Amino acid sequence: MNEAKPSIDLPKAYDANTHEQDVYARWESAGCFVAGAGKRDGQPSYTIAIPPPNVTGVLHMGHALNNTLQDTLIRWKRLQGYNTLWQAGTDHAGIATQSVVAKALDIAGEPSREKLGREKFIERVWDWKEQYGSSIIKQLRKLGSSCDWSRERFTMDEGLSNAVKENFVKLYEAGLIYRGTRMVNWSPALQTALANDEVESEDVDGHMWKFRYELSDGSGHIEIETTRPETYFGDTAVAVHPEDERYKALIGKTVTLPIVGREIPIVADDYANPEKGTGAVKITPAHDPNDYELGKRHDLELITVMNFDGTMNEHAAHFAGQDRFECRANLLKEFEASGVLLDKTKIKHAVGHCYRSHVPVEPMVTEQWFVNMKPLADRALKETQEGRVDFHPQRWTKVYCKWLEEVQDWCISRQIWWGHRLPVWYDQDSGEVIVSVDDPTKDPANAGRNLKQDEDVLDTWFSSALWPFSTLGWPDTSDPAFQDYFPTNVLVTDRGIIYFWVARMVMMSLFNLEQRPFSDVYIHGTVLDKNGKKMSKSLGNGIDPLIMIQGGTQDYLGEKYECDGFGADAVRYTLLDMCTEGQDLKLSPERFEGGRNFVNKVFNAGRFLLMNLSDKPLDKIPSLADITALDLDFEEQWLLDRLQRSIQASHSALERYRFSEYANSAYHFFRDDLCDWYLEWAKHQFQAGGDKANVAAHVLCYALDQSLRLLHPGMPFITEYLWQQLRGVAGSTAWSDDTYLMTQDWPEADTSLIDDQRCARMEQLQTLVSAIRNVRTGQGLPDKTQLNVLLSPANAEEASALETHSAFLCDRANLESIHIEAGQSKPPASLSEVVGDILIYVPLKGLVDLDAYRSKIEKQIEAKEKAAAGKRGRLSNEKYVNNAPADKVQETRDMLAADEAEIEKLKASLQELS
RNA sequence: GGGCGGUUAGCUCAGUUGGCUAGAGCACCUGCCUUACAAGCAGGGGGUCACUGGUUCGAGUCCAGUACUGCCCACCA
Repeated sequence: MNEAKPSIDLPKAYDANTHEQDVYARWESAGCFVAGAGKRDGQPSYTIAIPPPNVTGVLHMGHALNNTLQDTLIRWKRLQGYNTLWQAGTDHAGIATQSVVAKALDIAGEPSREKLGREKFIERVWDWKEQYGSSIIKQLRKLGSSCDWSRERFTMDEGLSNAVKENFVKLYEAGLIYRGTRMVNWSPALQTALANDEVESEDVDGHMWKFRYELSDGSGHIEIETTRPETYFGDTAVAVHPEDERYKALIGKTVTLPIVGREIPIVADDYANPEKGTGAVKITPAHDPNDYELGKRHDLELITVMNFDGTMNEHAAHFAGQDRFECRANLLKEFEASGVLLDKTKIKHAVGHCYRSHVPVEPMVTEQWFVNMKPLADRALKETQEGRVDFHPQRWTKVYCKWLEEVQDWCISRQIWWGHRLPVWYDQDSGEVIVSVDDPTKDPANAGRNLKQDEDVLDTWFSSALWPFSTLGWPDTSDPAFQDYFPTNVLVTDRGIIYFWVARMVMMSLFNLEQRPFSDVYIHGTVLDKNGKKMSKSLGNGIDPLIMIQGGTQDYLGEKYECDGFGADAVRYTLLDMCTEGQDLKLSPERFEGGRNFVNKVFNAGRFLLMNLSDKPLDKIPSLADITALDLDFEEQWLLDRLQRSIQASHSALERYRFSEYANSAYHFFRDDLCDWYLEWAKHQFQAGGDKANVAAHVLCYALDQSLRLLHPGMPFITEYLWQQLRGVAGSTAWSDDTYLMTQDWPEADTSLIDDQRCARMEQLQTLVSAIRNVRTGQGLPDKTQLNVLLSPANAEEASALETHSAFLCDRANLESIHIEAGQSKPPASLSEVVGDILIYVPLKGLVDLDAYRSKIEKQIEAKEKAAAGKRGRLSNEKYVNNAPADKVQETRDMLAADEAEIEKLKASLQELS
């Protein structure tokens, strides 16, 4: 019979890299990733839209975590027969990509972006995207991501670009998009406007300079302080508080600015804070948001003193053409010489920096397009308040809602080239503004009109905001994908983009579709290095997940770390194991060894079974019904019981997004219950042969099959690989019939198999085994030494109950013989142990180490006494006895009695020693 | 300046509605190359739960405060 079985010749150590690529390719060619793969009738859909990585991206640990979680969820649901879709794709990432390509051109010595011109440059970006843009997608595959790649989208695809236009026009027609001249954050490095949240506040060392402005009438001077001297060229007033006695008399007078000699008024405004600085403040309406507002109130002139690249313009006298910081330095020299500069003090202050180029932003007054966010935010708020968009962990709800409540208008126009062009045309003659999805210049009705499209492109987040529905065919809501998979179920992301992205998706979805884009938002922790610092390229503390997966050498915190490659399963499992609710993940490369070891353990358990099944014919992988129909021993019933509990715990953990709990529950069942106890016992059964061996083989096969299913969402490759091998020895052929574990059924717990008494009994047996093993080790005896043991339980009933487990005890504790009888007395030359109310006697010829034994018992007594004392104290406290629930009090009494009985037994055995 | 986390074993973290001797993994110690696995097995040591006070019969858990630490937000005189 075993000739028909494939020979099992697996290596002792699992090498992930020899299998993962192959398994992935098989899944893909069998269509396992395609939307709806493995779906079963009656099951609803389950959709996750991937947070689209930037096309310029490479996989880092943050992605590895983020995608592991999504893949775990989607595989879990797929196993349950849901109609799943994990929507994949990438983001065009306007600014980032434009910068990367511009830099690449520069390095290659090719013509610059400016020289190429818009059209040619954009062609180059597309070329670049085609060539390099898919690298992160390839890397996500290595991780095992089961996205439907046939549906992969890109935010600049035709369909998604249409969605962007549609959205823009709808918002415009609803009066929620407007064009206006406003003060915006300007990045001189990128030469574009930025949204408020694209500005990062950074604490920098700076100075506070005190200037002396002379009154124009020569009657004195006024002192002001500033951190930005170079903006003085744009000063159009000095403001003081109307009630400030020091300056009341000066209101209405003018001062003359040094060098340029321009006269500016001293105005009274509540904005001036008498407590701050000198109480008098220079007003530069064109370069400061507060000053801008004040300028409007006082009808002040707007003098922009800088060019878009951050150099000074013609208003800056002989400093024109200098960079703003160069100008600052030079200007201060002159002011110092001329006595305008009175004082300078060092300060630390927050300065807004561009989140991409990291240069200080410059407030500039320009004409831009904005979204009026208030109405959209109000609607989004309602959705969360009414419980239709839930955050996990819940505390993020507050953070999210607060932002929505305080939302400011969103500047959406960017002065770059790579992105969605605004669907806005201007009639050069009449000045008419045309906002339209269709290009009006293509419309014959407009023939002869001089129409010009707006030069600007939209903020990248404008298209990302549509991701959960633009990828499903919107605005065509009759698209089958949209019908099946919208709204999506969960968004898995990092806290860093709650405002940028999560909030905007909710707003746009509600605006366009009157529906939430997802019901749950899971915010996972951030990946940190082992010192608790966020991993980043500049710090050199990043761990490269690809090196952890495939092997290689990397620098980590100044050290070389060499890795053979642990495989994707190990990396995934490690991340899941560490992903506790809302907690950041402190990672070091060594950490992944644990995951690798567990994967190897799974592999070897499989290997053991395969080796043993090859001569025990199974016509199929048994079902639970097949197993329960067998004549099961206590150990087998216990294993099934434990399995049901693990299934319950794993399922419940995933339902609550407790990934670490899931990983742990599956781990402990597999390692402790299955491998350490049952599998070891099964060896004994195999040796016995006959029915015992047959039952054990069936049970092991069933338990392994169920375990592999349970582990599959977390470690897909090894589980699929082993499961196929298992089929190979159980009536089928590995990798045949396009049958894959990944589209089988998720285990369902049968609670009728759960019995607390049975588990308590097994626990007792395990404790007895440990205690006996402990006697052996305590005496320095080799593990091989077989012992003869007497067990003396409390009564005859217990004795006969234990008697039924004597074979198990003998095997697991390595005993030559066991005699179980109540009321036995200690034989001479023996050691004793106490487990609950059972006395264990181990006769030994020539005690090896009496002192060790004595001190061990003393220690046990001490610990028990301590525990008993606590209970006695509690019970002697009237308030406890009277106030605590009766059953608790009784429980304490029972436990105390047990403690005291055990102490007595321990003391007796101690006495017997002397 | 506001808001939100964190502080439990050497390290990384669990710890349900307050109630058995506070757990796991790694590291450490001891013994084993036992025919699935030394990436393993068996046994073991290790904790004033940051601090102070309060509530309670009882606090790692609830309340108040303190310290340290991290993150987010805030109009840069």
